Amino acid sequence: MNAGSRLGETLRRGEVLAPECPSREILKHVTSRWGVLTLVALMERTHRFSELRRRIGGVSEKMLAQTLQQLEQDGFIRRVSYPVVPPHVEYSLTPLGVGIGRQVEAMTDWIEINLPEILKAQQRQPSSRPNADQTPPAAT
Amino acid sequence: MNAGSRLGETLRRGEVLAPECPSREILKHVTSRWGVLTLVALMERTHRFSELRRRIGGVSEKMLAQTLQQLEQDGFIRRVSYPVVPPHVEYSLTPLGVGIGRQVEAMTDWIEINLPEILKAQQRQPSSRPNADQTPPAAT
DNA sequence: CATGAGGCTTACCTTTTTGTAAGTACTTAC
DNA sequence: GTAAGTACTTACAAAAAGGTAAGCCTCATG
Repeated sequence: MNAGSRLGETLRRGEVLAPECPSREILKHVTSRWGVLTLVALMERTHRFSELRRRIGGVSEKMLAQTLQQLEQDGFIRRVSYPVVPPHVEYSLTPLGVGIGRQVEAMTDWIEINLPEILKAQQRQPSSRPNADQTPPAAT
Repeated sequence: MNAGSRLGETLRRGEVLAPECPSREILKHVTSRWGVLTLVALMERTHRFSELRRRIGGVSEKMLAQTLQQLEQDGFIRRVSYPVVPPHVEYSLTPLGVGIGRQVEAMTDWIEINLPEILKAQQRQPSSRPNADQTPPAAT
């Protein structure tokens, strides 16, 4: 019953390309530096705050907290806090979160798999191009 | 022969989560504010510079040029310049570019399709949470 | 002859993002 | 008694991203 990730014929494509599309905001959260990695980490399993902090290399407490709050606000993440003496808070993906989680993970997986080829392609590029034309003249 | 987007058993997952993983850099280009939209636009068809500028709502010349250069450098975009009198430059995706293009498009499509549900979820969230515990006490 | 199109680059400035360090509160371990 | 773990928040500062406006080159148009 929930919408899958395939295009239905009902989707008018490319609304994201319009400057006022609300998708832009969501996209910003999801594709933010730590948003991507947080979703990937939570695809593995539920984590508590400090576990996530250790799992996601390089993230600061501040940014992790902020990222989690955004994704929770968007309904992607569920936060469960146990009021015990050393605080205990668990973060996990909601069904909606598993949805983009899959997309984001597919993307990062693709990049990891194709890294060698990308690196090769990078080396083929001259890296600077003040004015390099690839092809001979043609009519206007 | 080229690696698809599915996980092979050879992938050690989660290297992106390591701070020094080179994938991080690629990810940054791909998921940048204008990188995503540029890839989506180029999935439709080849565009020239000013067409892209008009297609991608809100992008400035400076940022579009910069984004295109990064993606070209990564081997995702092919730039063909015809040295005719009013300059004519065409941008299109390389086979590698079609690869992440697919992933990125799947992601934006998912967001567009599920936007209504996301918006509903957002409204359910209290939006501020100084200290909201979801569950009763439990033992340490 | 001034203007505009097309594809950029550069300088300069504003906004946003990210990081660092420290603080809070409470309890167990040393 | 003091340090450490847990989950954050806040203030301040540095870095990065983004925007604006102008310039460059050359031909066709009015």
